[in-house]
Amino acid sequence: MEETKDQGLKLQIVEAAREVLLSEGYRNLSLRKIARRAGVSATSIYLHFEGKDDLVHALIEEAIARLNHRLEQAAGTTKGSPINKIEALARAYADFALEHPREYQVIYLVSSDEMTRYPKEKFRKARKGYELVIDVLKQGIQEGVIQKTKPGTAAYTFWAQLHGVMSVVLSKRLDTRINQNEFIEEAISHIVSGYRQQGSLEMDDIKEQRI
Amino acid sequence: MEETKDQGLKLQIVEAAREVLLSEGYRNLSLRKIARRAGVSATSIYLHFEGKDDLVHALIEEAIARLNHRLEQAAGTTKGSPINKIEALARAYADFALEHPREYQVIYLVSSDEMTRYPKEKFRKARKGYELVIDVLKQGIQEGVIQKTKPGTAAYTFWAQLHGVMSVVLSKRLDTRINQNEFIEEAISHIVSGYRQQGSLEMDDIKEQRI
DNA sequence: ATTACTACTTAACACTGTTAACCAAAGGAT
DNA sequence: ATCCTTTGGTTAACAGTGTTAAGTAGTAAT
Repeated sequence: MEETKDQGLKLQIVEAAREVLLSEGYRNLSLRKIARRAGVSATSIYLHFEGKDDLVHALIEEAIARLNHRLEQAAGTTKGSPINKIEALARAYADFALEHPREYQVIYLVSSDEMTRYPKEKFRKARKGYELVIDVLKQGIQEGVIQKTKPGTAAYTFWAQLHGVMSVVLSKRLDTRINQNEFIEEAISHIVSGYRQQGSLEMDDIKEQRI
Repeated sequence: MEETKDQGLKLQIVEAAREVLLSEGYRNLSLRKIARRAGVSATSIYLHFEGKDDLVHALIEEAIARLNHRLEQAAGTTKGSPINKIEALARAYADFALEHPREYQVIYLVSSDEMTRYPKEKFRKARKGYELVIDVLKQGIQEGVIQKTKPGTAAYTFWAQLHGVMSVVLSKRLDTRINQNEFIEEAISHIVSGYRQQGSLEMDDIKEQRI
């Protein structure tokens, strides 16, 4: 019953929790199930977490970290115009959501379910992806290819729009007549296009990389 | 215990359900609580609904209807350029979400919680707002002020982006340094700007109507 | 008058998050 | 060597959940 006893049960528990989440979905994520998988009693969870919400917050934190890692990777490998970079970030985001839907959805769980507010200190730690976009935006503004707006606010709207798009994709609310990948690509194109400085056309971004 | 016995309990139950939802939030929406408020036994709900999910679907349907009503209203009263109309729709959407956050959030519940799939026939009935945008987009394309894209897909991305924006606002994930209304206004501006035909500037839309 | 149906109820099941009470092992102090 | 306290876990129990099965009044039909 001991697979990962690093610094105690805590990690083992959140690992078990993630396993249950991925295999059974958030709806069937129960403390007893997690405990069983971790080879421990259900109430033991309360020795390491304040309650279920707290444990879920740990899951969220983890998921955000993974997403951010993915984004940093994309930002690092992409060279060229800020427009290109921002598109790469958007695609990385979309890909993560598509490949790990349940992990992605747990990130935005805090809102729809009225969970205990996600502690803002954890929030701060998780702002890496946000800052990535800010940097790219600043550079783009400097180069004159991106509209002159507050990068802080604009970065937020950027992620928010993307989230909305992936949210309707994952909830399968898309009209069956609409192709999913085409939809995502067009959404990304629109979002990026919304930040582009009017009149500064570049001919390498209306194309489709993904079919 | 009989306040609205129109065609039986069904309406009375969903009404009670909406009351509980609005006053206590989705998380505390339980069948027994609903039943108590409706002055009826908990199991009676199963005479009119397949289960809790089905009842929630009715709530969703209702919420969508209200939102659509609001959108139709906005579309009707706004005259002028398609750009103006599309902005008006966006604002109406945002206002609804701000004024009725719990009702709004229930609409997008289907995804985050892994609920029984929202039946697609109900879905079709609820597409009024979607079609409103399609019409405006078509007209805008014709007038040459909106990018030439498939209106069907574009309409979806439009709503998706808006949803994302309101989703992060309602989940209070916004950075405290960022003003909420300013954020919404800028997001709308970006979204609309993403559909605008490059080079066709109109000088009445970067302004702030809301402070 | 008896049957059948309708609209509802009560009882019960298996499960949930959470709290209280308990317990065994491990040191430390005397 | 014995007592005390702490640490890290346990089992038992509570109130509440969605859901199913069985039962029961009231009404309509024959």
